[in-house]
This record gives sequence, structure tokens and C-alpha cells, in this order.
Amino acid sequence: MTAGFVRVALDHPLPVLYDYRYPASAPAPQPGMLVRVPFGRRDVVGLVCEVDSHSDVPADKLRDVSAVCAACPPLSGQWLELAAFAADYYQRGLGEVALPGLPQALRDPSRWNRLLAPEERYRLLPAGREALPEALPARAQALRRLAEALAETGELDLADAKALHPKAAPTLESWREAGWVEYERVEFGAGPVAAKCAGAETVQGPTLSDEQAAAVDAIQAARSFAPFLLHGVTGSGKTEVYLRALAALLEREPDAQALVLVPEINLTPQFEAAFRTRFAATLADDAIVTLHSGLAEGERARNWLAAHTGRARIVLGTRLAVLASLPRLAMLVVDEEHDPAYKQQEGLRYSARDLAVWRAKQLGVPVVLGSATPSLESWWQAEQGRYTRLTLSRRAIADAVLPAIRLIDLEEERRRGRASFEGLSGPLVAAMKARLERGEQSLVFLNRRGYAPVLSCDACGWVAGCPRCSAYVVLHKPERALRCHHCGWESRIPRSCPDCGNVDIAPMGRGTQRIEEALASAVPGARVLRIDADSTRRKGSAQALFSDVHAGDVDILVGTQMIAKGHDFQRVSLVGVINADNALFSHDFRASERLFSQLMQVSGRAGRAGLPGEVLVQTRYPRHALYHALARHDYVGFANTQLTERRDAHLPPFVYQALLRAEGRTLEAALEFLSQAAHALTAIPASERVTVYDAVPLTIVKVMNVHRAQLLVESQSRAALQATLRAWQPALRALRGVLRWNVEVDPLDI
DNA sequence: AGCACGCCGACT
DNA sequence: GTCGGCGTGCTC
Repeated sequence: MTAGFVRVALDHPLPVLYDYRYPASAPAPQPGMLVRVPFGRRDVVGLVCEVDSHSDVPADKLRDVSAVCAACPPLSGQWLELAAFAADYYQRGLGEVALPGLPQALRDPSRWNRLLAPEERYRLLPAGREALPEALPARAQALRRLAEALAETGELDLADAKALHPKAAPTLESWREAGWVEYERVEFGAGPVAAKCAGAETVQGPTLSDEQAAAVDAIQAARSFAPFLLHGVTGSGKTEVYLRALAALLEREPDAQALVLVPEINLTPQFEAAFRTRFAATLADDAIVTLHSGLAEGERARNWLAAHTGRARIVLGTRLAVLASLPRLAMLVVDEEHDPAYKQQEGLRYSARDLAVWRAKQLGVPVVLGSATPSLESWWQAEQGRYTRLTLSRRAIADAVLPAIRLIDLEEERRRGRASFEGLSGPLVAAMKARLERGEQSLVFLNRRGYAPVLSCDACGWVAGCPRCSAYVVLHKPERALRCHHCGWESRIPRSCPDCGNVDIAPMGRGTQRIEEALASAVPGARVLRIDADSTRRKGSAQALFSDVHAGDVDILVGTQMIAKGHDFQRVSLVGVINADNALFSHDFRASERLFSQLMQVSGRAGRAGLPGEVLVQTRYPRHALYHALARHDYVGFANTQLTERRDAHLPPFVYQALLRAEGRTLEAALEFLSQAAHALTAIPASERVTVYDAVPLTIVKVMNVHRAQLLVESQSRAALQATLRAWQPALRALRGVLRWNVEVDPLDI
């Protein structure tokens, strides 16, 4: 009686696999299968990475696998490779990548049976069709419903049957013995891929522009790894290009799968609707699934499994979907590829866009990165010819042109003594009134939520701060609260200054709530709606608010970047930008890139359906180069200037960076840890080609009473940086201390 | 990460 | 006298 051994990845910070024994009598687990194993004093789910006939672990330490999830088809070698790559690149253990990459429900063995249940069906036989209606007593209603359901399509799923009649199982069994029905059992995932929907009309879609047609041709001609940068101005019909390229793929390869990523959950419903409409005739309903964190665990698991078994042909999701198992993946699309939301900001800090490109390369398939303002990383790849650039320079709808962008010089407004109201300049108010009269919509963009970012005392200079963070608290007027945007701490608004008792404490600066309030009096009669993280806190409420805008129940929409992304507002002809200037002089070298793309994106909401669009940007620096480029819709000029600056300053994408972050009870402890870490680095040979900077406190040093500091390392060689980080890891673990730390590769915020 | 074990301050 | 603080160490 020999036993075999498996090496299992567990969601656990040590980068090692754990060996377990499995009894020879049981069916052998295979790599890629999930198992339940005892670990310490609890049971956890792990992923089998290797199966072996021997183990180097002493026999007294080895324990047995307690259950194998055999009903779930194993994850493919290619998926394991993806997880291994991500673990290595982002400096984590394999288990820390692989297991959080699976839906939570699959990591709960008690749900395996239900999720992976075989399909059990009864099919009506001719004898049954004849005998059944008469054989049932007239008053046996539940039995009759069962028979009717069976007669309707000729077959009945056991689960559905049980819902119709509590004793369906024994009843159907007795019917089978009578020769009326036959029983069929299909193991999970083994069923045939659903056929197309019958009778659905083929949707053709609009006529393509020459540029769109050329882009589609290029993508569908690709038969190997081919990264495309689809640079299309807002409203140029990038989505249509994705749809056509996908349609061509699905027609050519009858069981191919595609992955489409969007930056945020709010954008999935409109994409899903567009995909369902377009593919109604080609794909079954369940061949299009979404994957994002807004789904209930059960649904997420079912959708994930649909992708894993190949039944889902198009998977539409947010960044976490990039880790979906897609055995026949043949094309990837990353919409708005520049969006920072693709970078995970906790745990495994991966870039979904970069992993999408890696997957495309691994599989030798095309990947389309779409954006009106590509990230400088991707733009640089295209400049070097590594990515194929596809350009859509005009709006797709006939008569729709790019909006006119006008800068409103706030200094000049003030000098000339022109009226402004609560941060809304005269020209902006006048323009909104004109839209209201014409029955068109206006959109006001301000990237700051709350009422006012600061509450301060005129007399003594006191400023309301968070007791747990080194940050000011934001005044939220509707909730009548001061709220910390870093830790969520809340308190009532004080009536007077807690330091000096002065009652003249005043909100400084403006957030979306304050603008919302100001708009009500500045534009009388306008129906104003605010959309930001506060007004959309409840699940699904963002969707409801957006549909109010689409339905025309709103005249002025005010909000944060949430309203800037992707939405196709038909009646918006004016976009106002309230206060964007602070990003111009930020210490963050990516601030201008982000500002430019945000402003381009929000500007793109104006005039999409053929109404002449206008964008008014209020600024105190109307001569700033960024605004000049913006007013000319000149992404290319902006990008090339930025790239030159980045090259001169030795910044990404010309160098590769990583951060070591430390969190401790005191700042000194965090800094001390980092300096020891920096010292340990010098012992690593590969670090010769790596620059190590001084440890510095984070801008917001304290969050939730934890002090944070970081150390930047960078190199012109990605390989040298990777080799250094890999060798650094054990040294960091050896540095003890009561403190948490993590490494972030390719950080966005420094 | 959990979850133990282990040794020092304020309480039923 | 214990309950419980979090420092230290281990998990196949």
C-alpha cells in the first residue's frame, strides 16, 4: 500500500509549497486541482501544484489530504504558469496569487457539492408522453405541474423538478421504472457547450469608418501574439472595434474565448448590454458572463466556473477577471488601458493590464489596449514599435465632432470684477443656463467629494484633523459629519473651535456637495444630481443614478471622476471643470498624466450624439502647457513632451521601480527597518545596477495610528531589478521587528 | 496570515 | 489568585 504525495500552494505568506500524503486507494489528485488539507490547527483549501511519488519532508510531519475537489476540472498548466509568473514578478508566494485569484466560494469545501453538482435530467419517452396525462389523478396538482414541465421541452432538470414538487426525485424515479422517462447524468463541466440562441436576429451594428475598419482588419488578421494600442479619441467607436474583432474571432474559431476588461464595475452593465445585443444571434445567453467584485459569491463562482469549463465565450470583467481560468482564451481586450484602477492597491499589487499582455504573449494571441489617452508606458511601447498603433482620430457618429475646449482665466475674471458664485464663474453659470433653456444637460466635474476639504478656525488657525491619521477631515454636510477619507473616522461638526472657543469656524475649499448646493441657487430651476462615492454607497445605486441621467430626469450632473469614465450621455453638451489646478504642481510625477487623461475623458462626455459640445475649464493658469494641449485635443503632443521629460529625469517608463513599504507603531521603527533593509540590499550582487533611495515617510505618514514609510529602488534593467528583489526577499524576512512590510513592483503612486 | 505558546499588569 | 496584553514561532 504505497501512498503518493502532492505539493500544495496555500494562501500563506511563505513562498513554499507544502507536501501532503494521499492514500493510494483514492483517485490520484492532479496538478491544478483543489484540495482540502489540515494546516496547523485548521483546515484550508490549497491548490495542487505537483504530484510526486516521494517527499523530502520527514514522515512524522506529513499529514493527509482530507478531501480532493475532483468534480472541478483541474486548472490548466498555463493557468498555473500565469500564477507562477505573477507570484515571481510581484514578489509573492504562489499560493498568495493562486488562491485569492479563485472565487471565494470555491475556497469553501462545503460549497463544492452544490457548485459542482452534476446535471441530472429526465427526458420524456414516447410511452410517457402518451400515458402520463391520464395516469395522474386529476387533483394531484404538483404532479401535474411536473408532467407539464416535462412535456413542454421534453426534458426536465432534477433541480428544477425539485423546485416544482418536493417529492420530485422519487416520483421521477417511479416514472422511469414505468418506462415513461429516461434518466441522464452529466458530470460537472462535461456537458456540451450551449448552442446559439434560435431565432434571434443578427445585429449588424453601425457602418464602420475607414479607420475603424482598418483597425478591425489588423486585429482579426493576427494569428500570434500581437499587442495593439487602439488610440481612439472619445466617442470614436472603440467599443465597436472590439465588438467586430470579437465577432470575427468567434465566427472563425467556434469555441474560442475572449476576455474583455473594463476599469470599473459601473461600466460593466453598459458593456454587457452592448455585448448581449450584438451577440444575441451567435451566442447562447450563458456564453457571456461578467466577473467583478460586485457579484454575489455564488454568482461569481458560477461565472468563474463557466469560464473555466469553456462554456462562457466572452468574459467581461474588472481587473480581478484577468486571473480567470480561460482554457481556450484567444483574444484579450483592455478598455481604457491607462486607467489606474487596473493596478491593484492591496495584497498582490498586480497590474491587470500588464498581466493581460503577458497572457496574450503566453498564448500567442492578440491583445487590444484601448484608450483616448494611453498610459505613457503603452505609448512608449508603441513608439518603439513593440505595440502596433491603431488610430481612430474622428468621432464615429455623423456630425459629432470633438467638443470645443475653452479655458476660463479665474485671475482675469477676478481682475475684471466679474461675478462668480461659490467657485462657479460667470461664463460657466451662463453656459449652464443656456443648456437648461435648450433642454440639454450639463456635467460639472470636480475631483473632490464631500462639502469642503477643510474646516478651520479664523481666529486661532485650528484645522479639523483626524485623531488616527495625519490628515484633515472632510466636512460632509448632508450627513452633518466630519469624515476622514483615509480611515473612515467620523464625528459631529463642532459648533465652535475646540481650541479657542471661537464660533466663526468656516469650511474652506469646495467639494462636490458644496458645488451641488451652489448650483441649486446659481441655476434656478435646474434639477441637479450628484454622483460620487458618497451618493452611490449602496449597491446598485450608481446604476440607478446613471439611468436617471440617461432618462433625461437631470439637468446638471455634478460629480467626481466617477462621471468622467466611459458613459455615453446622449444629451450632455456642456462640461464644466471646477478646480483642477492643484495637480499641476504636484510632487507626484504622474499627476499631470493623470490630470490630462481625466480632463480628456470628462471632456469626451460632451457632444457625443451630435449636439455641439463645449468644455469650460476654470483655471488660474490658462497658459500652462497641459491646458494648451488639452484645448487642442493634442494627446500626441502632450505624450511626447511628457516622454521627453521622463527620459531626461530618468523616470518610468525609462526606468523600472519598486517600493518597499513599512508600517510600524512609530515612524522611527518604520524608518529603521527600511534603513536596515537598504543595508541588506548592498550585499546582493545584482543590486549594482539598482539605485536605492533614502527611506522617507509617506505623504500621509499616519493612517489608523500606523506610521508608514517607504524606500524606492529603481533600475534601468527590469531583469536586474527583479533579480535584486528576489534575493532581497529572504533578507527582509530575516529582519525581525514588530512591523508589517510589503514590496510593490511598478508602483503608480510614489 | 492565523493561531498557538509564553511571560508580566489590573481585576471578577 | 486569574484574565489578557501582544512578542515569538510554527504551520507539510
